[in-house]
Amino acid sequence: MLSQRRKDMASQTEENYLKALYSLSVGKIEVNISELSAALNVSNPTVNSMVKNLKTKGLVKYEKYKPLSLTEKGRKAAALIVRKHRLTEMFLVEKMGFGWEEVHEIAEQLEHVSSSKLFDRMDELMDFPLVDPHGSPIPDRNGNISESAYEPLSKFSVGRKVKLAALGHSSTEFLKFLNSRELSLGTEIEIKSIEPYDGSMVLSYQNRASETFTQAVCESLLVERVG
Amino acid sequence: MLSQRRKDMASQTEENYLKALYSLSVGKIEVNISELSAALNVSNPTVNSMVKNLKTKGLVKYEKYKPLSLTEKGRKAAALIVRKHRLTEMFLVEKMGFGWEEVHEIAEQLEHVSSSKLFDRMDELMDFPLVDPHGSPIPDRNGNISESAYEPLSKFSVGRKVKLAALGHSSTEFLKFLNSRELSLGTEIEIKSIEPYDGSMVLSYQNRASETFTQAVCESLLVERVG
DNA sequence: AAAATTTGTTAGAAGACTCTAACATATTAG
DNA sequence: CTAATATGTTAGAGTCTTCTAACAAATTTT
Repeated sequence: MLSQRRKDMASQTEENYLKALYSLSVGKIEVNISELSAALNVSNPTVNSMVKNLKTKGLVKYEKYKPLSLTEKGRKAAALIVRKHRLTEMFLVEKMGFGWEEVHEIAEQLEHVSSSKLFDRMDELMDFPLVDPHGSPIPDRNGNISESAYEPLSKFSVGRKVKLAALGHSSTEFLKFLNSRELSLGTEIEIKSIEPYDGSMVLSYQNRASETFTQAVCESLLVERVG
Repeated sequence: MLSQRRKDMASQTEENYLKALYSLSVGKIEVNISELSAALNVSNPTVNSMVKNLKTKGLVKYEKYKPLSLTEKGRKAAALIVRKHRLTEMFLVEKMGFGWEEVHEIAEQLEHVSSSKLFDRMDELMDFPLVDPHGSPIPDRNGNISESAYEPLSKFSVGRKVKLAALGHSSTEFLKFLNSRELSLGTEIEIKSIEPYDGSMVLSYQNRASETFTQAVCESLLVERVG
């Protein structure tokens, strides 16, 4: 028997649009068609027609030539997909021994599994983690999320001691780069100096007395103050 | 970024056709178009065109108006999907606390995840199980499977002591029925009597001194001799 | 063997998701 | 403010998977 989705459910494709829209909406309300096509690697007309479709399903707000945004229903649907994604990532790392740089691709596929029981069970087995392996918060069963108040390392000054709490993005390349510098979540860091010319920072942490990171990298290292 | 399958890989739909064909091929070589449409709950013309497609991909052998069969390539591809399915079922039961009647639906979706690393990791964490929660053998990484030599309980005579080793099929209803009779894999069973009229059997096992099962049920209980 | 039934095939169409080409509107630069 | 650029829309088409209706071949029944 070919297992087919219940027709009141979003297709995998629709779920991917919602999720992308949700990510792009962080920190702002409205999103361009073009931003969405870039994020999904799909043409503008394709997004245009999908957006019309999602509008008829009450998942997005949209008027011709205007930017779009998620409705409350769409926001919740997206948050629940993100929940599945992040619980999966955490489960793969915590319970199955994967590295934080390996889990995104797998979670991209697993997040579309419909059984919420599977994900609630992961949640339970991990004792209800608050964040995923990259420090991003995990939405609860109702799609509510606690926005983290972490700040980019680049905002701090010399002498400041901080703890790495989350990442601004988690591309495989970035994660491998952090692995190569032995930098992981929870690591305490001290800012030794800042190069005024390009904003790069010299940091000290654990076994590493003096590691230099570009400003771009430091903007993606989200930290909290220590001491 | 919309995650798309590599184009040399079978689509989820194609995978479902291969898997169905594989299941229907157990104990015989050739399969009818109609059997396949019934198994997949899809019309004959749909199967017909998909079979042509799978033929061009070298996965099935087929001539107009003749029955079909898997090529070696198709057989292996199918076995690897079955591997993913059965490892997932076992993992859900062994490592995540699901009941054997809950795991089929979830595994139907998970089996299409492309990462073989995920499934090899499950395999490792379970210490390489040979069978799934319903006693069906798990194909190895090369798609090879050890055909089980278990026989249906219905073939044995009064007085015989056997051990429940596997199930002929594992529909949710059947599994719930077995749960209600406290019958699980590994249980030792003695045949107390057989009703000549309808072939139903009275069995004794564990706490149950005398439970009656229809012939149909006994044909789906695969056992090995004990003592 | 002819008739009835079952099984398989072809043709044509529809829905979901995608594209390119061409056109329309909005925004930015001069 | 007009021109240039960026962004958004429409039209038309293609692939994948599915369907129904109509027909063809094979099998079974009588």
